[in-house]
Formats: sequence, C-alpha cells, structure tokens
Amino acid sequence: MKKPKEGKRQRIIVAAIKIFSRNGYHNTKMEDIAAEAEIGKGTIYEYFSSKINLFQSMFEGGLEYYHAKFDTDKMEMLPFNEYIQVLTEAHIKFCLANKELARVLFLEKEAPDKELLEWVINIRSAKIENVRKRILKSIERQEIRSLDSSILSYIIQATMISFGISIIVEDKNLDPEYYAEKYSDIIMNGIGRKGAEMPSGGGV
Amino acid sequence: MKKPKEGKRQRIIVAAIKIFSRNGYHNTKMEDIAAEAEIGKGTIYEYFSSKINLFQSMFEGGLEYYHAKFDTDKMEMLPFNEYIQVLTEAHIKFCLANKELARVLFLEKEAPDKELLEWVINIRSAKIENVRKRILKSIERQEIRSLDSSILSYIIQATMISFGISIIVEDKNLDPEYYAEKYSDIIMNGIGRKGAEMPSGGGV
Amino acid sequence: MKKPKEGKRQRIIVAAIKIFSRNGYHNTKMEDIAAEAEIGKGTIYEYFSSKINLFQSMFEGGLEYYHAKFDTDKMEMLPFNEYIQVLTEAHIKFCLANKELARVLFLEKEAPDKELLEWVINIRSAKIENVRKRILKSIERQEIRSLDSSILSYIIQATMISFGISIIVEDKNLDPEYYAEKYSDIIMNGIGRKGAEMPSGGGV
Amino acid sequence: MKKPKEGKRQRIIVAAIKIFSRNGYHNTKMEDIAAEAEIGKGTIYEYFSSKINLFQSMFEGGLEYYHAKFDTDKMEMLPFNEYIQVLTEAHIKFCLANKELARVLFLEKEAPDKELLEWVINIRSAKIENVRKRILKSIERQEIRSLDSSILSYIIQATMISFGISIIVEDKNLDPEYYAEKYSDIIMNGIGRKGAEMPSGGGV
DNA sequence: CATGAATGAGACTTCATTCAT
DNA sequence: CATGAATGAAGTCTCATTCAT
Repeated sequence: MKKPKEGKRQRIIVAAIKIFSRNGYHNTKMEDIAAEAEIGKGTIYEYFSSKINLFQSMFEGGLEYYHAKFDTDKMEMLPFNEYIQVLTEAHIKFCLANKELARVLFLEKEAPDKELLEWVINIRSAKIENVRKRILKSIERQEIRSLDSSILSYIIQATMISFGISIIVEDKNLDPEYYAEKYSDIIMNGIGRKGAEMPSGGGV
Repeated sequence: MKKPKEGKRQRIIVAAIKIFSRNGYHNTKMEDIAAEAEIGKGTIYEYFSSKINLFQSMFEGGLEYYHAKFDTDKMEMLPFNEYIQVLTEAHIKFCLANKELARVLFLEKEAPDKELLEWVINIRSAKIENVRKRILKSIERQEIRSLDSSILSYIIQATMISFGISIIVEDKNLDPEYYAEKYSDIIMNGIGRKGAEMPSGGGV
Repeated sequence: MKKPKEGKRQRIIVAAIKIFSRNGYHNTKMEDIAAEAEIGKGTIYEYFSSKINLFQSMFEGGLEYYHAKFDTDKMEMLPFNEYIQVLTEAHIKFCLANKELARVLFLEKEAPDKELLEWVINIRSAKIENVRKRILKSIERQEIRSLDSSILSYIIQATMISFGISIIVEDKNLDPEYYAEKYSDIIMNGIGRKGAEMPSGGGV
Repeated sequence: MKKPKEGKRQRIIVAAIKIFSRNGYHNTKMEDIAAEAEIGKGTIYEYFSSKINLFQSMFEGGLEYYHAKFDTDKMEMLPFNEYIQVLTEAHIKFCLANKELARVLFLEKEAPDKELLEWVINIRSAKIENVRKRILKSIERQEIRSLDSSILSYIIQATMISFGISIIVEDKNLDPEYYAEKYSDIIMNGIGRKGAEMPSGGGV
C-alpha cells in the first residue's frame, strides 16, 4: 500500500474522477476522495494545493488524455467523410471506456472557478476552430461543397458531445462503428431523398 | 407599498435567473439574490421554502416558458426541412432573448438535487423522443430517406443546444434565420458535392 | 368578531396559554398565537410590547388567578389537617380545570428571562414561607407536634405540585377529595403502623 | 497535543452541563459551549451530530450517573424508614455535589424534543413505579400500615425533588443527613401530636 | 511523508418585530 | 385600531484547510 511517490498522486486523481463524476464538484468532499483513494485526508494536500487545484489537475490531465486519442497527423490525410468517422468513433470509444472521466469533462458545467471555466471555453473554441480549419481545407480540396464552415463545425462538435451524453447520462451502449458510419453518412449525404430537389437547396 | 404580494415573486425569479446564471447554483448565496431583487434576505422565504425550491421553481417555470415557444400543432403540418428550420430558429431566438435563463436551462449541469436532475433528464429524453417520432413520420411520408431515427434526433437536438451554447458562453450574436436555414440545408442535403457518389453512401 | 377592546386582550391571553402550554416558550411563534386567537400577527403588539411581555402578563395573570383560589382568611380558621386538605383539594381542582395554564405555571422552567425567573422564584418562596408560618402557628396552637417547619413546608408544597404534574403530564384524573383526604391522613398520621415505635422516632 | 480523541468528548459534556444549566436549552449557543470547553465550534460536531444530540447525550449520561447512586440491591434489605432516609440522603448529596447537572436533570422542562420528553417521562414513571412496588412490599411485610401506595410514592418522589430544587434554585445548603432523618421521621410518624386522635384518622 | 483531529469562516434558515396601508 | 408583508439579526451546521504528531 506504500507505493513510491507518483503512484499516490495518480491514485488521488483516479479517486477524484470517480467521486467528482458521481457527485459533482460542490457535492464532493475532500474526505470522500481521500476515503476512495484509501489515504488520509491531509495527504491530498501533499500533492495538490487545494480542492480547486485537484479538480483542475484532474480536468486538464483528463482533457489531455482525451485529445491524445486523436492523432491529428494521420487524420489530416483522410478524406473528410473518414475524418468524421474516425473522430466520432474515437469520441464514442473514449466515452464508453472512461464514463466517469467523460462525465467530468463534458458535463461538469458549474464553474468551480472562473479561470478554469475560461480555460475550458478556450480549449473548446480551439477544438472547434481546428475542425473548422479542416472543413475549409476540405472545401478547398473539393471534398465537400462550399458552405458555412462555422455552422458545420458546431454541428460536428455538438453531435459528438451529444452521443457522449447519451452514453454517460442515459447509460446507453452505443456501437462506435455503427454510429460513426451512420453519422458520417447523414452529414455527408443529408437526409433528403436521393435525387429529390429540396426546397432549401436554392437558398438565399 | 407593502401590500402587493405578487410581482415580488416574479422579481425574485428574475433575480434568481440572473444570479444563478452568473455564478451557478452552489456559488450563489441567497443574500445575493435578495440584493439583486432589492429585498430583504428573509423575504425570499415568504415565497419559496428553500434555496433548492427557488431553483426548481425557476427552472421549471423557465422550461415551461421555453417549451411554450414551440407550437407543436402548427409544426406537425410543416414539411421536414421547414420543421427543422422553425425549431432551430425558435431555439436561437429564445437563447438570444433570454441568455441568462438559457444558461441556467442548458448549462446548469451540477445537480443541486438528484430528483431535479432526473426530472430534467426525463424532460430531455421526452423531447428527443418527440423529435424522433416526427422523424419516423417523415420517413413514412417519404419526406426524408430511410435512416436511423435515433441518431438523427440526437444530431438535431445536439446542434440546437450547441448553437445556444455559442450564444450563451461565447456571447456570439447568431442570426436566427440565417443559421436555421443553413442548418436545414446541411442536414437535408448533406455536405458532399452534389452528384458526387460518396463512399459511405452504399453503407454498411 | 370585532369585540370591544379588552375582549381581544383576553383572547390573546387565552390563545397564549394554549400555545405556550403545548409547545413551550421557545417553540412558540407569535404567529401561532395570532392564528389561535384568530387575529393578525401585528395586533398582538397593540396589547403586549413583546413576546416576553406577553408571556409574563399571561404568567402573572395566571398565578394571580391560581392564588385567588386559596382564600387565606377562611383557611386561617381551619385546623391544620383540614387546612392541608383544602389546600390540596383546591390545587388538584385547579390543575384539572386549567390543565394548560397549570402546565405553564408549574412546568415551564426554561427561563425565558432572568427577571421573570427571579420573580417566579420569589413568588414560590413567599408561598412556601406562608405555609411555613401557618405551620409555626399550628405548632404553637399544639395542633401538630414540634418539628422543622421548613422541611414540612417543602413536603407540602412539593407534594401538591407533584399531584398537579401527574394530572398535567400523565393526564391522570385524580379525584380531588380522595387525594386531599388520603394525603392529609398520611401527613398527619404518618405511614408507620399505629402504636408501633418507629426506630427513627427517638432520633437526634 | 492534537491526537488524544477521548477526554475531549467528556470536556464537551462538562461544558454543556455548565452552560445548559445556566441558560437552558434554547438560550444556549453551540459557540458558548465551545468557548467554555476552550475548543473550536466545529469540534463539537466531531463528537455530537447536533445540538439536540449533545443535549440528549448529556442528559442520558447524567441520569445514568444519578441512578447509579442508588444501589437498589442493598436498599431492598433496609427497613422502610431507612430506605427513605438513604434515598433522600443520596438525592440531596447528589444535588449538592452536582448542582449544575441536577439543574438540567430536574429543572429542564421545556422539551427540546418530543422524543426526549417522552423518554424522560417514562424514566420518571418507572422510578415512581419502583418506589410504589417497594411500598407495597413494605405494607405486606407490615413495616408500614396499609395505604394508597400511589399517593405515597408521589409524596416521596416529589419531596426529594423539592429538596433538590431548593438546593439548585435557592442555592441552599441542606444538610443531607439531617434532612433525610427529619423527613423520614415526618413521613413515618406523621406530624400530628403523639397519642392525639386526628379527625382524619377514622377516614372515609 | 502521512495523518486526522481541530478549526472557523461562511451559508442557510427562522422568527420577533416593524410599519405602510 | 388592525393587519401581514417585509426585514435582518442571530443561530446551527458544513467542510476546506491546517498542523502537531
């Protein structure tokens, strides 16, 4: 039980994910986390300066871990429809494999701290911006038709999150490949009947 | 001016929306709400039995107000692409007009109370289910092609929320009609180049 | 319902007795008393300056009413055993007829106010002293044997209160005449077997 | 000196007795007790879950301590007059030695809690019933004459309490042995002049 | 390093009292 | 006179953080 040094820090993080995920930031007591980690309450303060600091460390580490799942270099090479598929599949797989962490990352919205909130918003904006850039590139490459890149990036981002939420909150077991493919199909080809001229097609 | 009993309740609700929206449930003090409403701390308790009761009352009233924006009878008549447009437009307009309320309704995720959390989840599931039923009907009517109704309802729901969030959090001023139309276009027609055969088109 | 002036004051007192008796001083809210009296909360303050003042007024009035039951002039004439009987009978009758008031007078011990507490203690001391004087007179008159008048007055006082408590708290229906007579018998004649020499008889 | 867990609980109890005794339940603040015990406010809650719990713990412990003073086995052997003496003496000694505790035990009447109130009433009833059984046995043994055992047990109980009250409230220094003996004498032999026929003697 | 007993700032809530009507 | 909506002081309890061991 007396792991070296860093084993304990990790144990605290793991415990924190579990408890924060279950109860939310404000309903979580440091004591609960200590109990989950099977260590003394005071020990947490050897590794983290405060509750908010623990939360942030956990959050940032978690987000890093999440983003590492998306190997951007390889993805650049993929055609857009595959890019969407890989993105979606990776996200769903992550949520399925890390429900608790995902709950913290994607559901914890009550800002424990203004600074953290801003940081999170910036990360998300950056990610959306990344997707948007990819969209612009794909339009250039004529992989996809010309459209408002901003709207599309919102749609993509939002839908992925939404799949995650149904896993986390409703505890559904979405099949990553099936959902990724179906989603890609819808977004690439639309939902209108093939060949039919949709009224909105002529648009503005 | 000590008599008028009503109006004060509303004033408290309005103040609560503002403060809960700004700080979240747990970072909000009853005193702050009282100050915002320009009344005494104790007065709140004349109208609401507790902090959680105030929050719930505000939340439920807000959600009711939100749902009232969607006249379901008329919407049933619309073709699917217009249905999407109207839905999206109403949502964006609501978020623009009620940023603070929208923030509470769509961002407050830390359950102040398990019961409320379940209630919210149920409301959302019901709404998604409603959209899903509409999708099935539209497939039947051959307005849209045959597809996984569940996935599509998630996409629609998620995208709307996402537009709201960009208004609420990033303080963007989305043009309701433009976004509604562009979104409808993407979802109906897809993003692939017209006439091009998309690889995923042959599906599964 | 719009009684003259003093009717309302009395009504408040009556309500106060009922509610204070039921809940005790600190668990009683001014609002409860107002509700019981079927008047507005503010109206109480037209007749009593504060909660403590209402309590004191009620208490003092009640004690006066209680003491009025003991016509000291007539009682002076009675032989001691009858004096005890009349005293006890009057007390039991009072408690039976005014359970709620009696509860306030004899059970409310948590001093709502130091001043009142002292006042009550003084009243009781005075009453015990009165009984003691009567005892001394009776010893002089050779109605009773020579003994420690202080102890006897405590016994008499305490026993009466005790009978009252069993009525108030245990809700027993003591027969005033029976108890008065039996008590008088015991106190006058003792409990030892007639004629037997009790060991303590020779004592000290 | 942060470790020792016990001793602190006792210190809180002692402080609680002092403060509750001085001010009564409702006029006592947790902060006052903490100050008296020279500890922090929050520390009390490490040992007692609430104010009412602290009061009950103190009360029950105190009553236990009180009852332990009466060794019932030995007392069964004593003749009735000595039984009364020992009972009275022990009670007076307890009140003298534990004025504050005695005040809480015998004067605190405003029920902080209905449950506790009932518990106290039951304890007292049980004690009175015990004394009554002893009386019945003594009548059987012809130690005392035949009489209403219920009345006599009330008298005995009441008188003891009364002695206690004069110690607690009036701060009198009663001599335990003197009072016990004189009281026993009165109760055994009555107050009537020896040999004189008391009118009530022939009774009913 | 590790611990958990101790702490006290701070939040919710109650209720006696006031005062405009 | 009568009222009851409004008030805010005051009390209970929680929990992040500290520090002696």
